Amino acid sequence: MLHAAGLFRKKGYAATTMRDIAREVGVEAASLYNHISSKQLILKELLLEIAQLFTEGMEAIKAEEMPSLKRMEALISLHVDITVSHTDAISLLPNEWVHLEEPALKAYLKLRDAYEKEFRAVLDIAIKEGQLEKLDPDIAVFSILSTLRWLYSWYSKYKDKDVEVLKMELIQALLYGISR
Amino acid sequence: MLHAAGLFRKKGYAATTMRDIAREVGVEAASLYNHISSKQLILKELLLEIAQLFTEGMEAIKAEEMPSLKRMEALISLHVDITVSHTDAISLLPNEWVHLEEPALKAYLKLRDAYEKEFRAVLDIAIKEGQLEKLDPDIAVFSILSTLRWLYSWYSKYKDKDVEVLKMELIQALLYGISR
DNA sequence: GTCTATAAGTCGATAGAC
DNA sequence: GTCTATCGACTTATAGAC
Repeated sequence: MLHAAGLFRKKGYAATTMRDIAREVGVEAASLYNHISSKQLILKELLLEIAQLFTEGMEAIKAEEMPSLKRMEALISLHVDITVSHTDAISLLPNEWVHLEEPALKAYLKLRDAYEKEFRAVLDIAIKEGQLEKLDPDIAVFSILSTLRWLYSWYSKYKDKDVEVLKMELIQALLYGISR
Repeated sequence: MLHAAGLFRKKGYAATTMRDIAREVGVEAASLYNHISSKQLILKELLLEIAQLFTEGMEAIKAEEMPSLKRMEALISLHVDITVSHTDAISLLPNEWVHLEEPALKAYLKLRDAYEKEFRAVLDIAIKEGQLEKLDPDIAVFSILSTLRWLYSWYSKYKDKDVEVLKMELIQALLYGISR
């Protein structure tokens, strides 16, 4: 599973063969089918696990009482935590979900869209409360999510960076950089 | 070529077949080979054309005399212009370049790395001149480039947005949002 | 659990008629 | 230029021996 995530990241799902994965694991391709029933199922489990982590993280943050700006901080921390603990798998989110087949595709998109909607809601409240500069919320949410989505790529180059320092710097750059 | 770019964007290079492209164009797969010698060549031409546009844009901006902060603005405008005029092709830059074969791969990476280095140099000067908040330049360049890289995805949803307004908003969010 | 062998299908690309 | 037909390689996945 972890071997597959690394290969999917490097070459993409479509260009990664079961033989590639088998070579990485150190067995023949046929042997993989004793552990996983199909290549498609590997992709589904990787993507839905990450989507679940984000969904659960969002729910925990919503459940706790705190100012909306602190909530934004917690969301950034959530992205950093998942990126650090699941670097290869999270790299699949921006593009490889297109290779999901139904019904997994619908399930994934439902989780993703719900998450983005709730992320956007938190940001909207922070702007409305006057805690963030009055810039176009579309641009703000797009800019913040873009950076968080590409974090895995950046993190891979600076693996020795302290995670808590990274969180602080991102919070600074993405939030207080644009706070009044 | 434009048909191929759209399909590569939607399904990725590896999962797009010559038969897919032919269907889009309205001919049989074999007929494509009268116009292009291989699928790989389509990818190479799409990616290297975009890389060339960035390289030429950077050179034009470097040639002109202006403050480093104005230079950063010009770079953001360059990304917006190329994104608007080549939306499908630019979507291939973040991931699909991995499917380039040598020697095109080396040529592409050379252009990409040189561009990023020069982008970083402009930002470093702006920070050194005290025109930008003293945040980690690694984080700053990563955050700005992440947003600009994902612009194509965002732009596809807001195609009616005025390009000059979009440039202004991005400059505000990415630069003056973090200026002192 | 592992393996070899192979089925059944798809791929990029070519041959050759028109 | 277009097409039909097809080659040879490669794909996911299975059958069946150990």
